Amino acid sequence: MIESDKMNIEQKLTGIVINAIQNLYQVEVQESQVQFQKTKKEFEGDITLVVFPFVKAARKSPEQAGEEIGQYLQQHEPIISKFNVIKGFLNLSIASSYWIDLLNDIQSQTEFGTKTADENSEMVMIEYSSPNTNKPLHLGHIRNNLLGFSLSEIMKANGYNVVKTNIVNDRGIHICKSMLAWQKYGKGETPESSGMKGDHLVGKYYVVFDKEYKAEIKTLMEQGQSEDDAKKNAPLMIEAQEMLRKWEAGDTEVYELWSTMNGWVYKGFDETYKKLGVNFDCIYYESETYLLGKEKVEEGLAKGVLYKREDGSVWADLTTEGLDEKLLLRADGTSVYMTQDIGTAKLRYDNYPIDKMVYVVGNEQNYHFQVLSIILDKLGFKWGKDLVHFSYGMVELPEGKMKSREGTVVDADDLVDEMVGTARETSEELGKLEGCTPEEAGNIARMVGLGALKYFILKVDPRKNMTFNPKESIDFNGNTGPFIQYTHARIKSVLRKAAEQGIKITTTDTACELSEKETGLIQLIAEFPNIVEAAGKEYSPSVIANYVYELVKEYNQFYHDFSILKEENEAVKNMRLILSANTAKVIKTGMGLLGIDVPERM
RNA sequence: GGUCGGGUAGCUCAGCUGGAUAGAGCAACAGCCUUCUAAGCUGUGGGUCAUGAGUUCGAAUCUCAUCCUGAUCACCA
Repeated sequence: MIESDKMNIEQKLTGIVINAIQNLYQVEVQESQVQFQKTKKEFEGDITLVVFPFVKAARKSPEQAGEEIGQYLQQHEPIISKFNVIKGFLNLSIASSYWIDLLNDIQSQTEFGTKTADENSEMVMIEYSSPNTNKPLHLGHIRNNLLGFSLSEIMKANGYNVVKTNIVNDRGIHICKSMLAWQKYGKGETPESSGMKGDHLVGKYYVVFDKEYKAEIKTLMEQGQSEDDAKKNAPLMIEAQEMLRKWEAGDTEVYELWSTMNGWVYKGFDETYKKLGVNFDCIYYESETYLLGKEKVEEGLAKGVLYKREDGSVWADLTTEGLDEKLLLRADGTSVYMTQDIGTAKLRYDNYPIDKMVYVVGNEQNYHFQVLSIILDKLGFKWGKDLVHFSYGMVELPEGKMKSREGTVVDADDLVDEMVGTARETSEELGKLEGCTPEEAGNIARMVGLGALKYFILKVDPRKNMTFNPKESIDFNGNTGPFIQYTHARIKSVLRKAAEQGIKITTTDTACELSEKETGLIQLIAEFPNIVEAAGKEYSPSVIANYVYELVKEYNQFYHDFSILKEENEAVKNMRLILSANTAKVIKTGMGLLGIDVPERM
């Protein structure tokens, strides 16, 4: 196969058009001036050239110029079979042979739509999830995890060497709160004794702490203290802070309790991650990195990039960048959040030859990452300046924001279970799982339930705040994961039946004339590798999701139209199968980039 | 108040490196076992693309201003 044959139709035509214009009007044409778009449904043709950019050079009306260019292309390029001009738009029809070759080519590719990484590929590290260990994961984490994982898959498909990482916030006052409450009120309860998942158990005591703490505050206020004083003076808070001090001093007893309870939490998290289908190549813990930043800060001081105030605190002056000054070390020498991130960055850089770093973190930290980028750059990290903060919006409920105090937090485990449960019920009601082994049935329910959840979240532009509507997400109609999965399963069923009848679906050189419907569908399929590239640049799973949905819609319509026609000549039948096979391939690839499984049957 | 997002159909969202009459789904209404599997398909109605100006052959898309809305502006993480 010649390289140029694999080229996308737009790229190919761009060169051809540049040539044509130069020959026709003797002017230089920039590639950027050549703009194509898919021909609108109501017009004849496959692809449309916008001729406005050339009318000046041609010194003709848009219609005339379009006509001339069209004539020229049709005469000189066998790939163009027909054309028509409407206003300044030149609609081109592409020869069927081109499409047929393209389908055969796609069919023969085992890794359609992906580039493989090699030793020369850039290495990108993607940080996502970043949980606290004092409570279980919730809906917001789900968005984070799904985005992070999907992003990794997309970048992998774009030929990057991807390292997925997770930074676990396993230390600090919040963990001590859980520990203290467990110690005081837990009566030795363990995940085993209570039958609770470890992260949920620890989360339970975090809530207990909050409740008891509030009671103490109330009492103190009744005794005449101000709210601020009461918050500071509540015995529970004092004890928790004392615990944190002990932890930092390495107190054996506290440290052991901390290890035990974190152990419970990790076991719980692992289960949730597994359920969601996400994973990591390396995990960092803040307890191991929170002290490391100091070294780099000292280095920055020596280099004169940072400065020390009279009280001994260390700052970065970012006023020349239009930002404020930022504290990096407190007067007592202890580190802050920013310092930790510097330390983690250093450790990572020591461990991996990173070219590019991506942080999947909510948009409430936009400022933090803006600052981090500048500071890392000043401190000499080569990827600091170009680090990507993959920022995403909050997930809200139809009733409003999630508030942990008001108990409106949607727990990740509960949600996944509910989705899978609903998928199972619906399947059973519809009799879809008859003839399946219980294992198969369970698998399908899991794929569909998770597919619904994942697709619902990923199809929305990450930057936007989104509303998660549990009811709507388990509605399997419309632009949803299950709808796409269903189409895939149906296609697979067609292909199975064809195979049973011994129909070969690899020969496409029948000289069948393709209708507009068909070429539209092939175009969608052919565009896919470029969509991957585009999404890689924009880091957006939503692009993939909406693209796949478009394809599925088109496919269903195409199939519907053909069924009405009932024209069952061999060429038509064959073309239908070829298109089905290719469509299934694209759906699987696309959904794979979103981390969504597609069942063979459902 | 400063900085950074967002404002597109009743609802949830696409479209944004400027291109043709603004696109889906949900909801509403009307039809369909016509396909491979009705988790489906077809059709109808539904819009001042927040507002106003500018840039040009052309603006939902770019620029500026205004309004609404979210985030952030900690020696919290």
